[in-house]
Amino acid sequence: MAKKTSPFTRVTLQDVARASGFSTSSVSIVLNEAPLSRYVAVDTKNHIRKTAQEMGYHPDAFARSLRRRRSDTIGVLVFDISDPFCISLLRGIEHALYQTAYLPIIIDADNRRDQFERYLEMLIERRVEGLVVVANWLFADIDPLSKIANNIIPTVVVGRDLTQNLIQSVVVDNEQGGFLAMQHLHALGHRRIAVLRGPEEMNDSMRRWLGIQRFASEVGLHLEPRLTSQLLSAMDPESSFDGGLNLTKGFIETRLKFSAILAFDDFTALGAMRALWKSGRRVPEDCSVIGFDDIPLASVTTPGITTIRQPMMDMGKLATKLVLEALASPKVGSTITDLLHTMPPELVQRDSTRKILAKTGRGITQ
Amino acid sequence: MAKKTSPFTRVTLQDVARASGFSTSSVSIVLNEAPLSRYVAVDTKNHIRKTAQEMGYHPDAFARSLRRRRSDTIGVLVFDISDPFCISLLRGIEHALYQTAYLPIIIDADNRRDQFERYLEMLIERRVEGLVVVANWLFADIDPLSKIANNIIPTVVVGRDLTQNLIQSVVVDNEQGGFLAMQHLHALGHRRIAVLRGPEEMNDSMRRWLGIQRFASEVGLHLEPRLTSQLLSAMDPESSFDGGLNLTKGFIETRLKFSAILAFDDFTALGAMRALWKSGRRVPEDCSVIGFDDIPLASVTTPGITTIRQPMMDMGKLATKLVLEALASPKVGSTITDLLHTMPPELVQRDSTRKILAKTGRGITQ
DNA sequence: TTGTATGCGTTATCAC
DNA sequence: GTGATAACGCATACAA
Repeated sequence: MAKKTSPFTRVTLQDVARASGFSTSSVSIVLNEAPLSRYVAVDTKNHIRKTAQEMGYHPDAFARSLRRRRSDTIGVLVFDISDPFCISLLRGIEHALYQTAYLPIIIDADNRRDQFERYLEMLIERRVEGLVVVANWLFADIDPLSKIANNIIPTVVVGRDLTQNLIQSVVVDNEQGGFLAMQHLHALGHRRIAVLRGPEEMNDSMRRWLGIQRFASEVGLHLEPRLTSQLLSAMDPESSFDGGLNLTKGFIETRLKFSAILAFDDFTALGAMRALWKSGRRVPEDCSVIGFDDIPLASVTTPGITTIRQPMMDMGKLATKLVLEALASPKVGSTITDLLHTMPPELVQRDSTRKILAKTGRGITQ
Repeated sequence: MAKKTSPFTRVTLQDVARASGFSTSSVSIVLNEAPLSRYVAVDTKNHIRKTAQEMGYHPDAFARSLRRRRSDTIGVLVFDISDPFCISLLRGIEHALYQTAYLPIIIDADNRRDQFERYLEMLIERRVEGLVVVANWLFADIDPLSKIANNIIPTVVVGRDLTQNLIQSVVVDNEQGGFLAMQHLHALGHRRIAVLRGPEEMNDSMRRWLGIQRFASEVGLHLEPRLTSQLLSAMDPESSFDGGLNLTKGFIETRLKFSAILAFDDFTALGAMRALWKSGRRVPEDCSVIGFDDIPLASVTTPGITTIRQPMMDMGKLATKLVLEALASPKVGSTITDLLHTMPPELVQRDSTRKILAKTGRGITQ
């Protein structure tokens, strides 16, 4: 019964013009409420609007963008959307965009480099006016980004420091985060603290470790090397669960005493908690665990995970704001300074950490 | 130093033509590897490709789509991307699309109805050729979808049964899922089982409950009404954590015995576990808990959550396949039968359920 | 083998 | 107040 089903066999401006008995220009002017529509007779306007409505007219975004020379679109390229970390970021981006005329186009690279490049290209061809890249996890070498995107499209990376590639970056203050985590455990009386560091290749990892060391040296705390392990580099965020699990098992096997574990991120913390549980230890009674990120699930596990929160919403918002600003003021040779934007982390206390019971930081051993 | 920064001030086919000394058509033919390019001299081809490369030519998707009358795009409208349930679905969709010429455009309605409608319109204007709607959570009334999308664009909904609106739907067999969950608990020896039902408005909720009842009556198991509660309808998935928490608290306050809880979904299960923990009960030693969905975090909590898995990847793939099929064979009056596509759920055993210790299904009370 | 001309659906500039 | 008409960048039928 219905006609052709193709999305393209559809009513155009011309059709509306013919049907309404006016010219395409008049129809266009009216439907867009262009300045000139002020001079169009009210009856005409109503008539045109009505026929357009009745015919189910939808402007063709392609034709429009081609003509207007703008897409009203911001590309959001996510490296791995399965990382819970991303979601709040996305929400922040969306919120920042909601009030504007721009629409986000979200693309997930599915943790694959080739996809990432392909989609990046695709976004450029779609003439996105700005680009927010959510680069949560590893991808060491982002040539495509620095080569293609920058100097063509205002681009901001969030979740990773790419200022070396001269790309504006929004990141949490990782060093401060490490510092806070350590400070929290220390304040609870913990002295024998095991540390699960992030993979070597990650910049985040190093900076958090610096913060940890800084606090330790400030209070004269000894960090036992045998209770400090480093996650292997891996290709996806969830693998740090296994990492946390296995490395914690290793800690336990040393039979060294420790009363707390400082984990690289929340997944690592989850892995650590699993390992402790398997060995018959309870969290937080026998061992405290602190994570990093504050991914959504950190609040719904039992016990809830104490963690260092990255203000992901705000990071997403800021990144978007920066893109919008660049769009508004197309100054060309933007200063290379103030390329890095750092946001403060925040301690979120839940139930996975608690005051140590015994006196001098005595912890568990087996 | 750089020229203008607008994404639109960029090298066009004409530019390449001029620079290479050939006509736009030759350049177009060569760059698209059109059939006619067979007859183009190799030297010409190389020359054109080289100059295009050097000039950093990227075809304009708008102009191209306008001309070709197709967008090569599938719209993916997600009602609430913060629901972990969505992510695997998205991955399934992406995978099904990867081998094709279509690109997914993901849009998140942020759990808001107005956004949903706005974005739906936007996708239509962008001339998406097909539409996959990820309708995980409540939104009772999807007029916009049934009115606009269907009969214009091949549309498939996944995660919710909208066949009443004559929209193809892909859902898990909820009744079978409820049945399996009950069967599992029963097989472990549980007889006093508390049930946390989903919100009344959700179709899923009712069907799972039917499955639960079916199993119960098959084995002659009594379901104590005071140990059966229903989540309030709510606007987002994570609220079921609080629901599970509070309703379980209620169960405990009845002082009735129960040895297991069957939760509506994994978040509800998480809430139940928290409530049990707060009252000093351990999972699974004192009470077993089974969830539904198998969201990613179900495997990383401690204990891991036994749950009924929805094959989300496959559901996403199937939904996409259906859209692609509709696209390939534009038969108009598709049969109203076979609108509903049901996928089998699967029991995933982890550590939150275990064999009951005491003899006759004796459970805990306090 | 390569070039010319036309139109996709819009918007914007001008003329009536 | 309204209507012709020319682009936007590309792909293609047709001419050379």
